[in-house]
Amino acid sequence: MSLKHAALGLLSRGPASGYDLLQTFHGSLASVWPATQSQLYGELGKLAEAKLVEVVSEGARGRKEYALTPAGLAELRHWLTEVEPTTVRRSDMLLRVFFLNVVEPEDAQEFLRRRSEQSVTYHNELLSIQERISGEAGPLTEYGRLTLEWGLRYTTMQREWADWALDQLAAKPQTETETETQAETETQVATRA
Amino acid sequence: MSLKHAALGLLSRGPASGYDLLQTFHGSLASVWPATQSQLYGELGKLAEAKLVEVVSEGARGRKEYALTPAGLAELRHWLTEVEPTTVRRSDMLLRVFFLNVVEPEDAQEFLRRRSEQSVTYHNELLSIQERISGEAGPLTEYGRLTLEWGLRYTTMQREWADWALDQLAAKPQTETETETQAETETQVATRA
DNA sequence: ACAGGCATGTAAGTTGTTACATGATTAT
DNA sequence: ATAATCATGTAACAACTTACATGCCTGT
Repeated sequence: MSLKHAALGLLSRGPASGYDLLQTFHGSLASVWPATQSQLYGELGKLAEAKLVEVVSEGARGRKEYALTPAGLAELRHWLTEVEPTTVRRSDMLLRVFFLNVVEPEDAQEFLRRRSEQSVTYHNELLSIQERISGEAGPLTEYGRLTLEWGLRYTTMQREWADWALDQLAAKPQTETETETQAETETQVATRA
Repeated sequence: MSLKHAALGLLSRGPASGYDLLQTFHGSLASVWPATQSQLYGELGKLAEAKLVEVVSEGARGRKEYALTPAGLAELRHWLTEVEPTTVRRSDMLLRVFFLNVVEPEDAQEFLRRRSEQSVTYHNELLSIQERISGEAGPLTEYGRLTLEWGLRYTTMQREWADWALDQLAAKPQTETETETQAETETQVATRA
């Protein structure tokens, strides 16, 4: 249900068209709540029908400018303060870690090394974004800075974790690849169930 | 596409029924890649049709035991080593932070305080899980421990971030709520675009 | 007898992705 | 002219959620 609230949130900053909002979804919201064009136009239609937003003007090329209605603002505030954020987060990265015993130890190490490198890369990208917006003031970017800091801390954490995990693997190097012998694997599962 | 690989991964530990796998999805995989019963049975059907798994025995109450085929193991290894994990992660928590200027500063603070508390709670849950499995040996849980450590570091990071963010808000306490005056908000957006 | 756990399946609805399709306006 | 950008819409499909539906087996 959050694309809805992302759209309401962006419109709380002032009227905008679907096309305008899309730039933001591909820009500053890209790593928080990305959306496709197809999805957004559909959602704006539903929001208009529900009277949470309304078309305030129609411009060239069929451009429709939407604005938040009082009901929309109320819904946004309700969501912000009274609806608990989701806690569970799917991660296909961690899912892979779960099954890393299926591949050769060298491949597992390679996997973790790439996670470490990738975290550094992404961290640096965030740093350059931070540098770019450091000059811009304004209370609207105020809270945006908090999400950026979250990203910086997240990528740092992940790099440290990946490096730590590599150490762990190095500490016990003689664990041979599992599932080489299916029979043995089965009994191990039995004891865990 | 990852429910597929989660199922293949679990079956790499030995044959199991849909019901068996479901316990794991609700248990140790619950915070990494949860799945519902409905979804899982459907997926197992598809995997069987694609010859990545096969029914190896049928037991009481219509129980069907599935096992990984060689093709299934190959697909699992391919996914583990050659397919890049997804980097973007939707977070309705961070999405809320983005729009926190819409509510009163006290509500924003309350929001962050709850994130801090929740991180502590979840961290402690992970600690008790860690304590519970600390006795159990076996290379199968080896990599599972890495995901647990990730969770511990993640919850620590989030608590520290939330506390830091609260400090930031305290540092500049006189920022009044935005969107009180729509007109003003609009001009601010214009300068950002 | 009956409660609780075992075991599977289907249907309806929402959300999200990719691709197709169309056309207007602006700047070079 | 024509390329880039502006601007919206639709169709098909995949992934996920909630609810409905059924029935068997085991222990008390």
